[in-house]
Amino acid sequence: VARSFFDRDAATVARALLGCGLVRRAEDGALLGCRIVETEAYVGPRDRASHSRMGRTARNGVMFGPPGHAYVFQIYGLHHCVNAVTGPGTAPTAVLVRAAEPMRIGAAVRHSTTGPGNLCRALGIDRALDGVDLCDAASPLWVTPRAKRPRRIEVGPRIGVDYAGEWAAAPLRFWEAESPFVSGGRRTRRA
DNA sequence: CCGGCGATGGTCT
DNA sequence: GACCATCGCCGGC
Repeated sequence: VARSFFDRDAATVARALLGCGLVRRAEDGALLGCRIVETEAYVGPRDRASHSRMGRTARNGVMFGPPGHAYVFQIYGLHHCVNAVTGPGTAPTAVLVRAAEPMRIGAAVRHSTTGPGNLCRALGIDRALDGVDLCDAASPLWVTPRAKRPRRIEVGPRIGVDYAGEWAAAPLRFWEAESPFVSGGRRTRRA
């Protein structure tokens, strides 16, 4: 998608990303693709849940750069999370991609794509991809336009940010209502 | 079905 | 030295 897609506030982009494709080209050229079904917006330094709340550091540097790039970090020593840097301009905002449904683009996706850590494992995303341009189909990771529009979008509080006080309750998590790939806490079993 | 907890290491104070 | 935008196992009910 165009850079202007990402050059909007994080909550707007978080909604707009639902239904978009996330495509990974591995080093051997193989393609893996999925369709985004769950996101979270991190809306700037005043947002006590955002990594930009303590200003620019070595880790979060790309959040302070132009929109449309990937911000990838490692968490709990084991897992990675991918974000799309958003706007307006170089405002340190981003959207965490929390879940996706596999799409048959190239090779079959082999692992779970539910939850940010699982999604990164399934697509082979790690800190080596921090800063890559999501607007360029020549990148190792990029975003493609919606093929299928989400039928219904639901909104709720973000996950795993209980330390953030009132910001923990802010309605900044977005997901496709009917998707079985959404992470959102424990799921009641369904057919 | 549900809550608790350990793994595991980079990052920041 | 504490914290952490997670995950999946385990045990209790």
